[in-house]
Amino acid sequence: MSETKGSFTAASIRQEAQRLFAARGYAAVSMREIADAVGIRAGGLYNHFATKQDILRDLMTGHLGELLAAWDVTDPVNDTAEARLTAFARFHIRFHFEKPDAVFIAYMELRNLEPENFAAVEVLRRNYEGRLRAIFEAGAGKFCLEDSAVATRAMIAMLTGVTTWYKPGGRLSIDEVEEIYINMARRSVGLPALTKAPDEQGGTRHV
Amino acid sequence: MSETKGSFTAASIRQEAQRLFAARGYAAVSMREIADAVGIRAGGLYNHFATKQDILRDLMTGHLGELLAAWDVTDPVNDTAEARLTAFARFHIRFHFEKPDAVFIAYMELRNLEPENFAAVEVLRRNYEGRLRAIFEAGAGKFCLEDSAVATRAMIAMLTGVTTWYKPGGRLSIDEVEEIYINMARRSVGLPALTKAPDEQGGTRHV
DNA sequence: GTCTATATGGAGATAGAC
DNA sequence: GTCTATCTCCATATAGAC
Repeated sequence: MSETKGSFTAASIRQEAQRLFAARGYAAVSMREIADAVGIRAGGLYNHFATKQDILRDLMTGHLGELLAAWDVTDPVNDTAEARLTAFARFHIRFHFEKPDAVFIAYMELRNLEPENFAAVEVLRRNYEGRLRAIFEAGAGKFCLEDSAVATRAMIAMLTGVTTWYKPGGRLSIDEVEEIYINMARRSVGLPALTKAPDEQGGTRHV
Repeated sequence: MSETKGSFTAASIRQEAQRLFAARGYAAVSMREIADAVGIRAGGLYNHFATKQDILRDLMTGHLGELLAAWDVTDPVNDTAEARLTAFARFHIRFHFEKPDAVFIAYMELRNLEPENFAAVEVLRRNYEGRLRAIFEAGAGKFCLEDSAVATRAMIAMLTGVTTWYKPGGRLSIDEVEEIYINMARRSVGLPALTKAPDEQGGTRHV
């Protein structure tokens, strides 16, 4: 059966495949490795996913669907465009901190998707981009930018990049890194950095 | 012989491997495919590279070495930090437009490097990051940023991202995209967008 | 330096017992 | 739903003729 969605084993396959794909890449991970991690034999995987490709597609569409849904319930739609932009940047960074494996796969494994699956994933990815672009367009005149489509891609690339280097336990806390990225994102479209409450330390400074 | 550096065949292997690795990924490309693209049999590859891994290492260290060397002859070291930052952003974008395959491999195939090769590549990558960080630190007080190491990574991620979507022949020319990215990079660290000569069109505007 | 031929291993996927 | 066993194919890499 392809994708028996409810079962515990299917969830375990998703989890272990996600971990392995993120660590070493889809093409480099074998079905036997996934099965070993789950604790079954390779043949057993095929009770849940018809092909290895189906696992990848399931992970990517599932992740991007969750990302979109999570933003749509976070977006302060009745607030100012400036506030919505800040909320978007904060949401994007936090989501990426919380689900680094899913995020990594979503942008590293696009080329391993078969054409039909790639098209489906692209729709979701473009929808997410569209959410940010809509904020830029809703705030026309409030931002300083040359092109909303390019600014969208540039900003998402910048924010997503945090996953490639940040590891907990380093010099900076997650909250500190988040603040820095939000301020860079805001400044990149002409907004001032966020100001902090007077009793806090470590606000924006000139170096 | 591992890596007969001067031969025409070795150069052709590098070129075809780079194209194939960029398009479909190191793990998904076979030595037979590379050989076919070069016009020899698979066994003949081993006269030039001892292993498939050696081809990848050669491509990545070669690219990063070129990137560093090219920047070091471009850097206007005696100019202001602001001018050097703008020069860096422009250089980075142009280099990435000109060598998209090499760039793509350099940041997508890190996890397919064996530990020793990964370490060597990381040294080069960190050196390049260090060039930008040094500009931020040389211009202390002129930029508005919270942390030079984080700003370096965020800015490079933003600039590099252009390779993931830009295709010639679209709505915007390379020069237009370059200008937009440079302005976003400048604003992200507190600098004003570049002003254009009065007779030119399409300068920074508010949308 | 390239060829043909091959060694050796592992890949994705399937069949059928339980 | 998982198992064992296996099919078929292709991977990296090597040996030795030319």
